[in-house]
Amino acid sequence: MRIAEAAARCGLNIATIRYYETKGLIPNVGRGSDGQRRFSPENVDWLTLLYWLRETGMPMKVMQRFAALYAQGDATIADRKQILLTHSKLLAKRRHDLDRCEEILARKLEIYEGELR
Amino acid sequence: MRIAEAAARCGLNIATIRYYETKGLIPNVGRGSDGQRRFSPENVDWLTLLYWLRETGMPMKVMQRFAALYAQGDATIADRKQILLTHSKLLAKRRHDLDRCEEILARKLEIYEGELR
DNA sequence: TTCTTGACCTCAAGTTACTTGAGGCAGGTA
DNA sequence: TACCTGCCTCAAGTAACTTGAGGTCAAGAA
Repeated sequence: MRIAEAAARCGLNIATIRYYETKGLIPNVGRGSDGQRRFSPENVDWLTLLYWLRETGMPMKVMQRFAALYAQGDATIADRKQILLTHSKLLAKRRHDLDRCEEILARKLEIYEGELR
Repeated sequence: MRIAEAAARCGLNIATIRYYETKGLIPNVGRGSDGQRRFSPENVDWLTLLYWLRETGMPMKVMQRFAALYAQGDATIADRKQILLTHSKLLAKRRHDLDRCEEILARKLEIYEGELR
């Protein structure tokens, strides 16, 4: 499929996909005889994973390392697993931050209620 | 107190605090006779709130609006409340994203397990 | 067949939200 | 007196995109 469809499926926008490709984040993107990018279903799965990693705060350098490992094939699975486990810990931290912030907002809103009445 | 202590208390770093002040995000920061900033406990509470809002993804433009309202005093409490309620919805969305990403990571990790054995 | 439209391309510049570095003053200590 | 620390401003650098200019190419309308 072409870039518009890939973008619609993975959640990233077209410009971001092109940008990610220049940064080496998307291994094995093909080109048609017209010079335009062609994305396989595997490419789209990969992009979808990147979308969620980015959305939850993985830095680009880590994604770059992750992509480089992915490009090297099955021998790197243990390393990739480690990266995802580390990211999992980040998710836990973010969840904790959300909790803390929600607490603070609730307290603040309560105070506002008091001042409004 | 001076900027180093304020930074230690609110979680923002010194350069960020100065930057926020130039952007109008911190109303009523005093200066000593030496020209250095002096932060009141109220300033620090405000900075701490900004810290958590930023940490959970509030864009600077919104913080700017929020700060401008805060600077105008009690008449703007209803508007500020609205901003925090909106942010609360963003928190819920982020939590949902974390859930989704965790699901995806779990699935991916399971596949890796399969390939490793 | 020529014209237009739409989707794609590259490359350069702009944007957001900081971060880092250069150069300088002011007050306290050795 | 010389230095160190903590603060100051202003300019430039960075990350991760986003937008805009200018161009190609294939397919359908006139």
